[in-house]
Amino acid sequence: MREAEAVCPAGWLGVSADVVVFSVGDDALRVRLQRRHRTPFAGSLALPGTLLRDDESPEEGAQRVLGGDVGLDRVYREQLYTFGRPGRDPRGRVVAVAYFALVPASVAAGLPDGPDAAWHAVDALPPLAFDHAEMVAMAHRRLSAKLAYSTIALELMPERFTLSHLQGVYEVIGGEPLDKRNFRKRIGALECVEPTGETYRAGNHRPARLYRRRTPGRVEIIK
Amino acid sequence: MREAEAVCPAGWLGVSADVVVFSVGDDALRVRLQRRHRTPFAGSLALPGTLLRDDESPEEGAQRVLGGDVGLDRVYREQLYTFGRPGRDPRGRVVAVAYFALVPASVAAGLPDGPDAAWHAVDALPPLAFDHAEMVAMAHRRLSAKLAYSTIALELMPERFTLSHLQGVYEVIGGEPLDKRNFRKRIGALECVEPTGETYRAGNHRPARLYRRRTPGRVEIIK
DNA sequence: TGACATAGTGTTGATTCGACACTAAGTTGG
DNA sequence: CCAACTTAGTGTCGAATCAACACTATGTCA
Repeated sequence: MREAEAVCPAGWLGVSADVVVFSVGDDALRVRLQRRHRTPFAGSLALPGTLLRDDESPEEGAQRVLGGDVGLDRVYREQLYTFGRPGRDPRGRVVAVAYFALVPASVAAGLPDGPDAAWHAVDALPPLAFDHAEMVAMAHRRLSAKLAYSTIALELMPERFTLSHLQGVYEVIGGEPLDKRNFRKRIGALECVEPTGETYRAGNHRPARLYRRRTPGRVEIIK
Repeated sequence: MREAEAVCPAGWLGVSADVVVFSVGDDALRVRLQRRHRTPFAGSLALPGTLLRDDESPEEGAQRVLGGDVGLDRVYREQLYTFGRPGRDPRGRVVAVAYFALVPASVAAGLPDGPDAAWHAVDALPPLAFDHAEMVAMAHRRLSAKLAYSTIALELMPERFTLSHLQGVYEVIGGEPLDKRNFRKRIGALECVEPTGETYRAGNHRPARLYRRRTPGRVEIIK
């Protein structure tokens, strides 16, 4: 346990909360990564994460990580999986409770790319520290699966959005194009969005109607 | 951390693996519970579980718990959720990685009810220690949901079984009766079972054909 | 040999799903 | 001002799936 103590000072458990923070932008599903400065994996990219404090639940730890990364208060978050293979952290024993979070594009824009933290397209990730690549892959699968049976995609949308924009989010996550008419039929049947009456103008073409969520903050399981 | 050290001796992490072990028998979904002898919750029933050893993954811990409860080697097992609310263990800080496992009725019969461990119908559980009732409830929901989109129910079946038996398992977990013809159509379409050619005689009525899994040990995601 | 109990088997109507193409409305540039 | 451009928005039809439903088959047992 000599090495483990380097990450396990008094008052801390060897349990971390790591968060796969997703957003959609530039026609890609993107994940927030931080540059590590300390060993191990110094210089590598890693998920935002923290060791749990004494008297802090994994949920709270995840929320603290999100809060630390500029006001990511109030974003969708759910537990993903717990990774506890001995040796996953070269320093010693750390069990990681992984979460994933969804950030609307409007909020993501407030988190600019910098030397220490930036958005990276999930389809073209560099090697990540620890087993974080596995976490990202699992989060991506889970998110993709949930598109089919929940309204979770709305958590990635700004307050007002067009149906084309929403369809783009589905396509980027699922990785395949969708039929426009079938998509709109499906969303309409869910009764999860409603038109605001406003329109959105962009480019030399017909403006699109803007929609908003009917029950903000509520992810419904459907069918 | 004074109190926590009671459960966190050197060489151990304050992380446990707790397993919701399900089987189906007597027309009920049943869970394996152990009688606690030590404080806290002395005298209460609890899920089988253990603190992780140093250099042991949560998966290995869960498997060790299963192995300790008579030869529950080779049963289906998956990670359920991680419970880490501070205070969930009155002794101190323990983060519990919960699993659920499925035991075929034939194997479950080899684990008799005794003073220290017994099967209990999930529909009529006594109060459980810690947050174990929550774990059982979540495992039940997850199992029930998975019936619809996977072949997981086969993990609860003995090597050979009748379709009526299989239907009973679906009904007991889902909590509602199913139509016999639709059920058999659905199972047939999955191509996950095949007749053995044998029959099963029980009672004064027509014998039933016995089936076996086509790909033992493989849980398929369907549709 | 007749009563009994569970095994086993198809059809039909309703619903859902997937494929598919054109018109609408605003912008822009000549 | 009008023609070209670009994305928005809309409906039908055939296929597949799903849910409801009842009778015959085959063994045991008295």
